[in-house]
Amino acid sequence: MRENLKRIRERARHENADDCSPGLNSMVGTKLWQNPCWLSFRTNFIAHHFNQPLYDWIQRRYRLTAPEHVVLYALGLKEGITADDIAASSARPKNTLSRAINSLLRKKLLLRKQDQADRRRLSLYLTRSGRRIFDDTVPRLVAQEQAMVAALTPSEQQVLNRLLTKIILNKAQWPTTVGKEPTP
Amino acid sequence: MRENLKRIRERARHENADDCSPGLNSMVGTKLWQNPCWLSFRTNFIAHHFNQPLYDWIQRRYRLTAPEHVVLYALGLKEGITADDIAASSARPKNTLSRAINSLLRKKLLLRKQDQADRRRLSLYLTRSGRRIFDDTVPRLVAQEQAMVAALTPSEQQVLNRLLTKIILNKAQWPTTVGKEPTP
DNA sequence: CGGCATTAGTTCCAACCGGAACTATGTTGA
DNA sequence: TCAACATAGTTCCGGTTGGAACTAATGCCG
Repeated sequence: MRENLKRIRERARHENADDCSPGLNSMVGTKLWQNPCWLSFRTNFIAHHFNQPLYDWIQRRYRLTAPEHVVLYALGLKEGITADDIAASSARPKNTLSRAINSLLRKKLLLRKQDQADRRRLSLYLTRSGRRIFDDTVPRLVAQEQAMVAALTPSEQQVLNRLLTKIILNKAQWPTTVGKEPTP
Repeated sequence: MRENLKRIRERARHENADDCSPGLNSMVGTKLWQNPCWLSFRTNFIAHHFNQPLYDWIQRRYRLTAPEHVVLYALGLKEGITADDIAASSARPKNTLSRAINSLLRKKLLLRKQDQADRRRLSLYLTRSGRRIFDDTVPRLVAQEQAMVAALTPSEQQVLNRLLTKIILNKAQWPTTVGKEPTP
């Protein structure tokens, strides 16, 4: 409760040595202000601090692994998609998703139907209980995210959304390999 | 080279079914436009597509694992920090960083010095060859990031930077657990 | 048609990861 | 002064991961 002065100073030495907010380790300040890769640090940091507590909670509450939740969430947004669609829109390789899908099938949270036009494709659908979990989680996730963007006004949030979207829509122009000199 | 019509239509069916840009799988469109968690999708997507090619390249070029590069990069920005500082500012748990640090020590890319004031702390420093790798990688990483934000004007980039920073500086107010009802 | 290239999804397996427990050092407060 | 607690870093070890190779179905083009 009551912290003595020495302790406070000690903490300050590590958390607040540079010019950064209370509760942040000073290295965070360095990565914010002395870092030429400003975007990648910020997106990684925010994404991680969203994902970490989220997947902990999903694991405790529903006994679902992170990739399992990725699949469930994608299907909650749009049914009838395939494993490849999920892979293209998420950060997981397709073998990891294959395992997650098969695990969810065993748990009866998913259904799978072969596409008649292309029998390689297996379209995925949520079962009633799969849908129930999705419906139950979404408000929590939204609340979590809302709490994280609370520092911004609604119009700032709109601007942020628009700028990030613009970057993603330009994905076709992104380089796919690092370190290649641009061909002259 | 020349794609026939059927192929193009087929691809369009999967990549462009919704209202999204060419080269993007339609599920990306869904996650952009039909997704109540707009921020977490966008930050995760951008962070992943930055990290993935980057760590592939680091691995091929320098035989460093991702956590090893995290350590090296942090020290490139600020020497004399400890493993805990890196943990607080990165997405890795401290045992993973401990291993990475010990591996970098064996490779003679790091030095470690015990803090005399608090002998639990081990301050870290780059060796000359560690510094050389950092100096060599930074321009590539910056170029990679620049290519990804190229869709934005310089002033849009400034705004984006400012808004993301504002979110991170508010970290003290973020919830640390999901699913807790706010106490009334 | 029929072979070569491509694509959706699965399997294999060595390496890696990270939660939990542990060691060593430092701090607090009675 | 010292028992209890806190903190920096390491170790242990079982489960997960993801690159690479594989199978099956399709598309391409002579």
